Amino acid sequence: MNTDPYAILQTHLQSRAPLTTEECETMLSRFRLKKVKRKQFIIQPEYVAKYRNYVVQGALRAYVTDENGIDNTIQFAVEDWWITDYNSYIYQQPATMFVTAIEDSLILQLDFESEKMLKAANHKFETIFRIMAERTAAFQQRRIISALTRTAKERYQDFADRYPLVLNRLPQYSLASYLGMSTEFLSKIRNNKV
Amino acid sequence: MNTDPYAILQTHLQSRAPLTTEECETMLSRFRLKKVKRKQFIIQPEYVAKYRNYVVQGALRAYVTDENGIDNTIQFAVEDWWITDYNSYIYQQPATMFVTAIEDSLILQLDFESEKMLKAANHKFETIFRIMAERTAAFQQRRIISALTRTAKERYQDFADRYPLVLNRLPQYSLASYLGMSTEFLSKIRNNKV
DNA sequence: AGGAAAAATTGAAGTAGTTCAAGCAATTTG
DNA sequence: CAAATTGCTTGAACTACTTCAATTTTTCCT
Repeated sequence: MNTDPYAILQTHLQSRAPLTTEECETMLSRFRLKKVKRKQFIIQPEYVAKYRNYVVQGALRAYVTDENGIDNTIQFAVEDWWITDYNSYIYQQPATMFVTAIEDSLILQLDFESEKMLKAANHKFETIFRIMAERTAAFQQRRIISALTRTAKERYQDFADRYPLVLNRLPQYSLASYLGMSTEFLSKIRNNKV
Repeated sequence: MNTDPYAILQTHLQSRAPLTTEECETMLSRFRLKKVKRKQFIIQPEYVAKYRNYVVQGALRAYVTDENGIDNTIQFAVEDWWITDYNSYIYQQPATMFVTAIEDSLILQLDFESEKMLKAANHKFETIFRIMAERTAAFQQRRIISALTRTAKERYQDFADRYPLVLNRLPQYSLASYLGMSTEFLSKIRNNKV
């Protein structure tokens, strides 16, 4: 099993559209490797999200802070997932989110200008980003349905069933806010106190 | 002002990527015009969503039904918007949603196989669908943030501010479920009984 | 390893929003 | 136009979940 970060990303990209060796080279050369320490921020409100981030190793979370200073987790990302402030990145406008590392992590960053260039240069690259966007949209639609139709307990159970291994890597308070409930209530669900 | 449905769609597509006359022709020829009567369904659970639908005239809504038989509105679409069961369409799997007309409507339908062919045939077409998917994802992320961080009253106010003209075209019960509250509670918000 | 900080747990009190039920208004359809 | 259906309103009772506060457990850091 290969542990070279670029080789891992290459496999990921190849699964979306088959690339020649040269194409792979072109694409991968635009990504830069970055180590992120636990609690370090890679995106902060008011700054434009310059990068789309592929997680090679580790775990990160994106959250917004409401007027009461409460964190609300919008997204998690572990190995083989992507994370950014999507609205900020796509439209290159100031972010509203924080993105921070839950664990020491290793990520591959693609900057917006390079992405733009890649999309324009090669139909296959465009296809890769199109597929990524479609899957993001489909995923989020499922999440919206879950938020609208399920109880707190059901939302937790669904998450636990779908991502059993991710579960124990996430601080409870961050999972609670991701699932739209308080950390106390999630604790009670987990310990059958409801 | 041109009222030819295909001309309207053409303007919409051109705003995403400039197309030659011939390219327009190729793309538009794949859409078929369909009239939908109020209350008529264009997508139903268990059947695969065969089409992506562009609204030329009218209004439609997508909803799921939970185990108690309650409607939960997932999406609205009026003029110049798109609607489908996104998960069903993208993955060509059985739908979980109903999509139905709120008003007598006129839509342009693109079937999945044609879309696939168009994406493969021309880089520009791929770009158009990539942009659509990106915007869908960005829109849905904003909606998730709103659901997690705002009160029922704030969610209603945000919607009313952003879509003042759409507001009076939607049945209240459907807007209530879109915003994640009961129709009674939305009624009270509107009449300042909270 | 040990002290400090962060996170999780628990119960009690509170509340944002739901459910129910009944009446009223508006719209649709024959 | 009348009758029926559908949608909206209102208040009262309820509940799923939050907030608060105190304690315990776990993790972090040198």
